[in-house]
Amino acid sequence: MNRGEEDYLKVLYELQTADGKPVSNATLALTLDHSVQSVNEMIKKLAAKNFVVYTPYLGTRLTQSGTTAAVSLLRKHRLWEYFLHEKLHYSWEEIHEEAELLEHVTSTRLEEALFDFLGRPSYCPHGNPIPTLEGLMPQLPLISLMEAEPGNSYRLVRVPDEQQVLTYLLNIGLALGNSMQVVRQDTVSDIITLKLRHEHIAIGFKVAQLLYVEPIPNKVQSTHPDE
Amino acid sequence: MNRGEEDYLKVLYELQTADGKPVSNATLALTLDHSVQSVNEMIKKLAAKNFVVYTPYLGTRLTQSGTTAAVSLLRKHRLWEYFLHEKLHYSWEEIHEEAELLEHVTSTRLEEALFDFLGRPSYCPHGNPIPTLEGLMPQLPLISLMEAEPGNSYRLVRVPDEQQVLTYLLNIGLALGNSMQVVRQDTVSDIITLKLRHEHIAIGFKVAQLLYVEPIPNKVQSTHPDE
DNA sequence: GGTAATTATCAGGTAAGCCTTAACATTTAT
DNA sequence: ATAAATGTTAAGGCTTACCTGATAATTACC
Repeated sequence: MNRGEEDYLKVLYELQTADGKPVSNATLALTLDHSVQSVNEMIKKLAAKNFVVYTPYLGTRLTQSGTTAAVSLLRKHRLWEYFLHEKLHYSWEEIHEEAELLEHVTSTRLEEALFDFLGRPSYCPHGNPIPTLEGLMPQLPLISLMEAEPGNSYRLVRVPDEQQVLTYLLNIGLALGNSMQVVRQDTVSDIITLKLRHEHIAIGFKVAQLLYVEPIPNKVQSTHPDE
Repeated sequence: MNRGEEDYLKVLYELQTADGKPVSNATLALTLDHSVQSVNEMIKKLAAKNFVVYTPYLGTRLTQSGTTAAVSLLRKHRLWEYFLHEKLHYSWEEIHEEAELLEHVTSTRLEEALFDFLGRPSYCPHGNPIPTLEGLMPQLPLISLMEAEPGNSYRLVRVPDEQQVLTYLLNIGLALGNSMQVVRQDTVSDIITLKLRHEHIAIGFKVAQLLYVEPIPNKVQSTHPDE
């Protein structure tokens, strides 16, 4: 498998777990920024190799083997992110791009050795779970910030691995591991107000949906940089 | 620059520093296991990009910019080898192949961070010097095992980064850092006899040429596994 | 149930990086 | 000085992964 094919599998995995439905060539083309024709060709190649099942006018879904490959990539990606952040002191927003390259040249041997070296971590620096070697993806019952109740306190434990959002969070001073209190949720302006380090900050619903938190005892307000 | 071009530069660098002369397309083709025609095309591409100067019937030599690129790759390669060996406990013979892949996806940023993380090492696990960030290649006045004098003792400090040789050394029980005494050099059978851990072992001239040693006080016979 | 919108596919094209075959140029060695 | 050896290059082909434009199949909706 090469870079191109691997990218298809990764995108398929993300889109598929996002809404469970088969992915259309059009969606794939849009996500990968390729023409539909290219997608069509590549999907057929992947289908021939048994990584996906493609049904015209319905969409593509990963087979068992395709899912395994995608999860393996995700695992390698997150292990490298962990390495870059924890060992090389890369910042949060820098790690994604490097990991994107490294994951494609990582053998199973290397993956395992890295995993051990890093102390068998369960979560990448963004708080996303690292799949097990067997390909199982641990799922924590996390609460989206959208579901958090005003008055209660939470710790930010998971953010999406997207450059744009990460930079935004950095700018407003919100970091993984930070504790905050939800002040109010305003459904008119679509804004959630948080109290972070004794200051009020506002977060739009669009971003809030992507942030996951865990509840913490009500009085704790301090910040745990977690680094 | 991509994988293919980078491999050309690396091979050019190795061949060129081996004997200082411009490299013929035929030699390159042999080394890279490509056709001469492919080499011809690629060399022209590299010349157009100013990485090499190519003179028909004379050969190719790296320009300043080509040399810089090649040395940078060598540096990345050796840093990864160091990482794999020291941190992930890969064995001697395993590291080359993985490093070969990793070096091509290593940014300057990553290279520097890795260098610091590893404690700014000067030598890769095979004993080969790691070039500086500025592209300088430290040169130690090492003695080839061929030049070692019978009766004297030496420590093995440098071996070539070649799978075949490494496996051979492993088989005969000779490891980097080992101390040994040169017993005799037989120019009829082209064999050097060493005393290693109280046992005599024989090494052909062909391999002996590739091994570098440093002299140690005469009575020391113990082995320093160095790992 | 027919038409519009969506989705898929056919035909043909490009660039990179490899290939073979065969002709041609230059160097070298006798 | 010339033949043999060596090196170069032109011509044409292949595969991969991308592209555009045009056409066909399917689905959605009024």
